[in-house]
Amino acid sequence: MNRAAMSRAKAGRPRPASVKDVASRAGVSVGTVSNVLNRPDRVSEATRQRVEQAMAELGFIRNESARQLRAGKSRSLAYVMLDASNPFFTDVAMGIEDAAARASMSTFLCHSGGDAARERTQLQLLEQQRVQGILITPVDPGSAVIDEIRARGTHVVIVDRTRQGDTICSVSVDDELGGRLAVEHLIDRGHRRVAFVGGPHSIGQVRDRWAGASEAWRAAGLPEDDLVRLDTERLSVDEGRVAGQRIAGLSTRRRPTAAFCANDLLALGLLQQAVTTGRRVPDDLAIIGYDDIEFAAAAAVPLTSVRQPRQQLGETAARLILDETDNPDHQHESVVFTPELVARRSTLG
Amino acid sequence: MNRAAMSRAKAGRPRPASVKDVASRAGVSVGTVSNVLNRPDRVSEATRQRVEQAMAELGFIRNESARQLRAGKSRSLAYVMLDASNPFFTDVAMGIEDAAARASMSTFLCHSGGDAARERTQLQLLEQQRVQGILITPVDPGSAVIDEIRARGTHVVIVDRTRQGDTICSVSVDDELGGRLAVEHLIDRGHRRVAFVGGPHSIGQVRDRWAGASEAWRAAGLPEDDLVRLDTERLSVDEGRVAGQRIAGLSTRRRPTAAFCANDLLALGLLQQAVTTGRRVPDDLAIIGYDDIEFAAAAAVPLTSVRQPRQQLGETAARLILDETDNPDHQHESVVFTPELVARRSTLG
DNA sequence: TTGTATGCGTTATCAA
DNA sequence: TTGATAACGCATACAA
Repeated sequence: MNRAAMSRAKAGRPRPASVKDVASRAGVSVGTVSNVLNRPDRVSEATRQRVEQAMAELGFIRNESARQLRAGKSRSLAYVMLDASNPFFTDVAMGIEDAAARASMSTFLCHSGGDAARERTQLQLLEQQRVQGILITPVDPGSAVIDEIRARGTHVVIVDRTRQGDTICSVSVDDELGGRLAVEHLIDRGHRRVAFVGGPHSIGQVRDRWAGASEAWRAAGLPEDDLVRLDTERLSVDEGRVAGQRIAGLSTRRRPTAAFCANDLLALGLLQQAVTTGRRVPDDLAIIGYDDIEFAAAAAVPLTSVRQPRQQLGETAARLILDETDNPDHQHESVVFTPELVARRSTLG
Repeated sequence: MNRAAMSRAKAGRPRPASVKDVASRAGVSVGTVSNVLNRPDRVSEATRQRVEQAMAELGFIRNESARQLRAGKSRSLAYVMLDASNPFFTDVAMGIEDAAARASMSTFLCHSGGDAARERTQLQLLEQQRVQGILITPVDPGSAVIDEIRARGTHVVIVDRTRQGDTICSVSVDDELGGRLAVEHLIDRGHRRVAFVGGPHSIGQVRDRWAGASEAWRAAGLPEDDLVRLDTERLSVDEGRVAGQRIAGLSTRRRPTAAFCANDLLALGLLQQAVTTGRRVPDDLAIIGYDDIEFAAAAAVPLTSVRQPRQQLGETAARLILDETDNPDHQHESVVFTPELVARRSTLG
């Protein structure tokens, strides 16, 4: 029983074939095997075939750790998602993965679940992996951890969030514009008393959408008090239901005729609460969401929503980080996409 | 200008500090630094502190590739998702990640999107990373690639699918039972003409749910023709809408009073199509889905669905693969969970 | 308690 | 065209 077989019997896991094994089987040196892998042109046809045959027979698989150790850097990116259960982020992730794959980079997907401690752990792991770059939708875009990582040499691009200054690449969507579009649409449809449902306002997104909303409201010359801010604890379906109850509890005089929700999850919760308590959407309450996730269009009353170019967001983020790693003259860029209103029955009737 | 600074100026990326750098800064040998990291008890308090200080000052981050190369194996798992846009799979993924993190393993998330070629690429990448184990919801559970990977020494656990024989670990849910539960529920509610919406039937899941459905139908002594099979191209919201149109197009005599959909996406699409064309759910058409994703409960008419223990599925899969890697006496196990009917308004009225 | 030396698998340099 | 060898960063066996 040879050494490999012994270790197999003991550990139950055969030691994978290395270039050395391939070399000895093909009767060549390791350098030649490496050349077959990396510069096949430098190798004669005959030896190349022998080496390739040996690789096939042994089931040779390149050891990425060793390559990476030797190269001093990896060939992989990572995306740290804020919330994997929100289809918005999975779409962004797919955009990133596609673009990375085209550049023959592999992508690690992680998610923080909005938990700063977990985020830190994930980032630490990724740094240990020496990933080329980290794409992240951070719990707190201002966090110092991000700068520390960059100071240690790992490139970072912020996704769907922004940061003051031009010291870091980011891709985001103009949330103020999105908020404006939503509220202008409601005003156009004749609504003069509107609720803004969203929170916590510590989230930049929520703040910006609210800012856009109130700006549109002011610009239309409507009384400030008639744009009612309903704060939520999270951007979830549950909280949307709660908001629905709160709206229902308002006196007829104070009750809004339309609600603009800071994301689609809230809107779906609100929609459900409204419909199941017998209110008609949009006649009794018009609803507009944000993100235009697939389920927005799939709702019983298809949801008007503000669409963000999700896939494109991901692709651009990947492009930016690849430029940052490859291009010595890289300039940091903050790409801001333009959202688009998708009007459906929940506001059109 | 020293070497590190030069490379920094040229590449824009500082070379990360290594154990050697830490050692020289702390005035000790690399062995001691390594001991501080791995067996701190063997090191005197004073030197330990000096080393730790040096690490902090240099921003030392362990190089996982080097550790892995040395150790001969990695400390990471991977889950290859079939469809990242289906909340069911993201929930499974979170279960896996949690369990892995508890065992201080990191998890790579990938997704094949149902594309066999892409799946192969992902698996190749993961093999190159020498991950300890691969959890996968395969495009084709019978595929030989899986066996090849295992033959080369990487452990594999199949998630939410099964395979003949006991040669591989798997976790799944009893889909036949799920199908039975759904149809029994509809029969209990008085339905005597029911549609089964799902496809393609090349998916084991779909087959099993259909099998359970027809078994329940037969067991109730109902005429075979009155359980109508409506095949779909995919398990998507779109296809659910199409199915809705097909149901609406049937003559009153042949039209089912209830539909059992092979997953919630189909059910949501069907629900929407029904509601927007003025049919009442469940009075005109009762609907039951499968998976009980969050959006099932959030639908305008909350959806009755067959719930699968998603998180638990993931946790168990992680447990199995950890056992397979750690325990020399590991026995392959096929864990089958029991689904549960969650009755809501879409069938109760 | 600490230091020295070796090897993991790969790639690149240099010599043959 | 091919072969021998050093180096990447870390962990360990062994020596001091």
